[in-house]
Amino acid sequence: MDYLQGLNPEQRAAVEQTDGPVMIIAGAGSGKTRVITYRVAHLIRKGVDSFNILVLTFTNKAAREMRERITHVVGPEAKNIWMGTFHSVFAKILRVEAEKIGYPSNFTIYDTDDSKSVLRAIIKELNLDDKLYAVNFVLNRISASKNNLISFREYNKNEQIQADDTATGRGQLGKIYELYATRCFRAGAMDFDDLLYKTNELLKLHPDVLNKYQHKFKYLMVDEYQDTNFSQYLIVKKLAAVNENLCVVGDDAQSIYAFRGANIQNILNFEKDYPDLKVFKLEQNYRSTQNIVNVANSIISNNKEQLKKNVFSEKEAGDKIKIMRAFSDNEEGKMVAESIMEDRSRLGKNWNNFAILYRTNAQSRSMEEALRKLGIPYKIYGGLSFYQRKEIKDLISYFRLTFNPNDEEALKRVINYPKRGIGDTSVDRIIVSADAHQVTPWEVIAEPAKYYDGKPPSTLAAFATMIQSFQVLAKTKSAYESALYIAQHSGLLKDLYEDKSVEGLNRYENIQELLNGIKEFSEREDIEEKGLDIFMQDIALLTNDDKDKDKDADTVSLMTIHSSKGLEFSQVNVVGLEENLFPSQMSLNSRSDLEEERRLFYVAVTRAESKLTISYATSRFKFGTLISCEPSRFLDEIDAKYLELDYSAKTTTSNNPFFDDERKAWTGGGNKQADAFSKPKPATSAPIKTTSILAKAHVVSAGFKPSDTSNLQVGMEVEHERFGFGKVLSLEGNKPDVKATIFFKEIGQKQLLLKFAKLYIINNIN
DNA sequence: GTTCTTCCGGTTTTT
DNA sequence: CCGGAAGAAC
Repeated sequence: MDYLQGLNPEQRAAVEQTDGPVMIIAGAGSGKTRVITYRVAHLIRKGVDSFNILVLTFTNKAAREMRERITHVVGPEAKNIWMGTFHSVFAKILRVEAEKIGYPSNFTIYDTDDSKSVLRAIIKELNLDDKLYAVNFVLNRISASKNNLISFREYNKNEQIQADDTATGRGQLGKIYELYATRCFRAGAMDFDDLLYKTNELLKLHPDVLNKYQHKFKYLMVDEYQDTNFSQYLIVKKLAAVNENLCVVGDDAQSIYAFRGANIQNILNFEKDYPDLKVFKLEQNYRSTQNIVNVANSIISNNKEQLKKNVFSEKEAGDKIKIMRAFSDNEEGKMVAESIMEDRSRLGKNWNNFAILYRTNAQSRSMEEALRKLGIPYKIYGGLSFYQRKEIKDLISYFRLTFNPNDEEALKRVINYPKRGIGDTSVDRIIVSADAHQVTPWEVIAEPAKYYDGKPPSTLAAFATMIQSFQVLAKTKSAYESALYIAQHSGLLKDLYEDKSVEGLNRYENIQELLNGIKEFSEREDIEEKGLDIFMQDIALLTNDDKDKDKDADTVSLMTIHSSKGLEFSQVNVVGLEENLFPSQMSLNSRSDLEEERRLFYVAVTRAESKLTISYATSRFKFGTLISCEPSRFLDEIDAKYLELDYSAKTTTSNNPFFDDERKAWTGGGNKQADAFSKPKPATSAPIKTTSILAKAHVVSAGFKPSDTSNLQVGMEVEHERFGFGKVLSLEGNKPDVKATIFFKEIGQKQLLLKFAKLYIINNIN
């Protein structure tokens, strides 16, 4: 039990409390992973059968790393532990039990793109306004319902929900939900939320199944418990109900997935569910300097909702936190890249000691460019996953169709790619026929004589024969042989090969890479079954870094803050600390959303071990237009005694032809950057009433009424009900159809037809 | 049915 | 700025 020696008393107590309900509140950098690792090792050393342990993690990567570390302590025994993400573990169980709830065991997992595509089709069929029923909104709504275990039947029965939907003019949401659910079911497909929802259904409807897994998983551990949703909470609760050997680990201050349905109450209320619960708090941060920990604490103290804890560091005070201001996003990239360059040679560090963290993936571009210019090696994590690329999804769709021909999304994707003369009209007729006969589109294609209304085109039979030949082949051949055959005989490989453009070449290479991956899988010796169906089983659950080989490469890491959770770096740059970016514009409506953003900032800051640099730009490109930016409110919240301001960048000469001057006009005369992050203060006696910069939508000035715009001229300043204040850049077109190009302060350039636009003319420059 | 053009709208964050 | 969708032309 030598491994217990390296733990502090609290950590050790948590490790040794193996039985009964346990909650470990683990502050950032407090050795959480160590504790989980050793706790599992300790269970095994105490004689618990490794087959009886289930560990649920948040990412595949976390599971993999933990298994490695446990292997170091207990040896090959570690192989037998059930360890993985909620989604992958329960997908595995669902494949075994699928028939019990009416699914085939080779059900498809729809990714978000598939889900959206299904919804788009439904919204179109129902002839609904796709603005009111925006796909993202609808999907979120359905997702939230599933995560709270509300079926479409309950959704439609619930008076409160129906009243809410009707009130916002979205009375058809329930209908969409119903069609979506039935259509996925018909296609033998589950979306991400279904993997949890259907697990709940399975455990509820089949007590024998529940009983089986309750006795299998005698010990349960859940990492990142603060990020679980109701659906996940209930699965855990049910599985643990017999033995109650449940240990959850988390940090309420690092809950950053509420947008995905995570319920921070799960951790805050844990005590109510298990009154004899043992709680351990890990408060000593072993990762960061005191300055960094203090800054993190001062940030999080602005949140109301939190468990009490006192995170502290006994390391040296360390450098102060540097704040850098740039006048543009490109300048910000340059400053960050140069400071990394300098620190590296000054401190003799490797590139992989550095990380750049941002709020949105789009911010990576300016960072990349700057790093490239200086020849700094870097690697971007996240972003568009390999498996989301068009060509990869195309080929995988053929695979999906081979094992589950009812997979409608896969069918629609490849039925006419490469071109084989089955166009939209044919596909529409197939779907109409399928609906009319209550069969799936595939059944129509496979037996057109029976179901197709009218004379089926000969191309259909050829397609059906092709897919059937894939099915026959895949039954006997290895994953690689099948995959290669399908890639060739579907015509996909040839189609890509013939495209000699740069992107075409790239796509071809990506296909080769996928095939290589499958080849490696086929040659693995540690698994019995090597069919393509097995390879396919959890491919929808893989993300980019799950297939990364050269993770040890010496490069600077670029990633979103979300994907940085759980990682640590010696030197960290957090970039883009601007209002409407961080905190995100979407978060400004409610206190709880804003608090989540603040926790996100807390996560970002606590990634740093010894040096933390925070930066913001005063202007930035968004959708190709330059917009002006305010420093983030979060900067104001940090106690200034921990900060060091670096405003060495050239002053704020933006590239915008007129914005800087205008800002002064709008704010009633430029206040001279007096304090650290001076925001243009709303003018008190300025000629124009300014809107709150922090408000999401433009707040109209009192007594707003549109002016007669027939004499509108270039250069005039105007106010628009939704777009706010702007300046007329140009006018074109003739009398009733005059179109004005206006630069709006908050949203950038916009073209408006004067006969529709309601504009108030603020000043007439003539 | 295919291909070319234009227009629109979108950015949180991820399993 | 970029990609997808819708519409027009072939």
